[in-house]
Amino acid sequence: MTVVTRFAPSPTGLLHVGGVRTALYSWLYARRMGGKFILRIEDTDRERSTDEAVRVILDGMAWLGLDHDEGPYYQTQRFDRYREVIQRMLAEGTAYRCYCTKEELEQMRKEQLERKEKPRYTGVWRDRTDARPGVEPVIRFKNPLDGVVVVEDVIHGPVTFQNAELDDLIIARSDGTPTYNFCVVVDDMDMGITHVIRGDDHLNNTPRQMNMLRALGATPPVYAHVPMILGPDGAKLSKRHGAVSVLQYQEEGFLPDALLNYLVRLGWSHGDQEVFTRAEMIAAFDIHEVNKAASAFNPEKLLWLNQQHMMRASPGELVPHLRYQLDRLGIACDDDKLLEGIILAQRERAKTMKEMAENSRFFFGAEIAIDPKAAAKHLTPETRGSLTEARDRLAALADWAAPAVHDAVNALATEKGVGLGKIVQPIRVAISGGTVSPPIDITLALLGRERTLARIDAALKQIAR
RNA sequence: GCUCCCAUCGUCUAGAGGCCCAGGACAUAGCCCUCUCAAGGCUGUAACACCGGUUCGAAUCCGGUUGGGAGCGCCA
Repeated sequence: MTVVTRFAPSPTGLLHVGGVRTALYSWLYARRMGGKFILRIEDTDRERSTDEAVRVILDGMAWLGLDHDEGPYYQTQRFDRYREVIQRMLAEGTAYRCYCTKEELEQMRKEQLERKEKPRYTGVWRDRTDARPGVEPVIRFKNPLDGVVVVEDVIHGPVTFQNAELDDLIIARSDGTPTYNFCVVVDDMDMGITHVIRGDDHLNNTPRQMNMLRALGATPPVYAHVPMILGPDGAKLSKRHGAVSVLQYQEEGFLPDALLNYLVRLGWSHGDQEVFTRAEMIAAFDIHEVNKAASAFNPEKLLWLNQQHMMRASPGELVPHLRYQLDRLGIACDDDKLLEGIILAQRERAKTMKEMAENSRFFFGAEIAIDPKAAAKHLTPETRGSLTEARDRLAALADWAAPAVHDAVNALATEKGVGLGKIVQPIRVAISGGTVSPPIDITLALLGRERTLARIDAALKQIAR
């Protein structure tokens, strides 16, 4: 039997890292097993579903490279099918009409709560066949009254529920539209889902879904309920930290592989390995090894991993990412070779591609703004002499490349009997505007002769004033 | 309230009865390297929630306590 998994988000909120991780686990398992991965949008709640949320799901999955083999399916396009199944269940007696009003149900709940009971539908219409004029009925599933249903969960092991704890849930509203738990059941059945991998907030829904599946003559799939992701403070994930749209991670300069790598390690491990390529993840991941406990989202480790991926990727792979970030800063550059050089020079001093772009602004444009504090320290009458000398030696270089620059500044420092820093820092401030940059030889090589000399001249002029 | 789930360093985790006075990673502190900042290397601080059992022996098995979480909608 080939494995079929699915990711079934509802577009009522923006796709965040919690959703992405369950998507990742489903995707990884399908890829690992050579199976199929289906994307399904659970948009039956038309009130709260938004086009924006659907867009984030589609764009986010595409950005992450979590490609689906089927879909996206939309539940709102399958209403005819749901109606058909409901008619069948009514005919077979596994579902029935309930004419209770919302007010009556509300009252029932209130009284049960007062008696410190678990609020649930008592089943008053379960065996009635009459109707109540003036009330549009809902359709309820006829859940077994006794016995148990055991969820053989891949992550949690067997979890037993008493049928007596379960009430008859509504599968169609009084306006005829089907509800979530029912649609999931029909879809999972119709789409041949073999493994349902989802958040463990759904564990409590599972026995009902299994009962419905069995009532329809289907065999329940294998379930894997993965733990939730908490915020850095250990509390529920909120907008404050990780519960932002996945696309925001793109804007912040994270690499898709790094985010995926971070997420796969949250709740799962493979020996002492921390850094995984996509291929390594697919080869090593096993849903059976996922932990049971919730885990807190740690932005610092994500940052570290992102840099690890930046340092391990080939520069060419990162060019589009750097270009995207430069674009956002209003800098256009079509020189791939230059961008690759910048990536090589900058990647061990930036945690994100956004940070890399920001740190690299001085490579572009004619003029730069010099940080007053840096100038006060390094562009002074005292450094003026050596800076002038350095300028002249650089100007005289026949070959404008890192080794030549390196030799020139080293020679000057040796001759003057000073540390290299004394020569290099003024140059660095002059050409970058600040005290921090990649090694000076590499930086100047990338910057080019014209810009370097022009900026040093400008700095010298500033000292003169 | 009821039902279900969960519990190792601050965080992510290793650990499936002796290999553990608990290992790795992030973070953090110190040192080294060094033209700045990083990256890198080395060293350190730091955890089995608690109480009972079972056993020659428990982080590992069992029970309870405590603490977290989820569900209990004509939401998904």
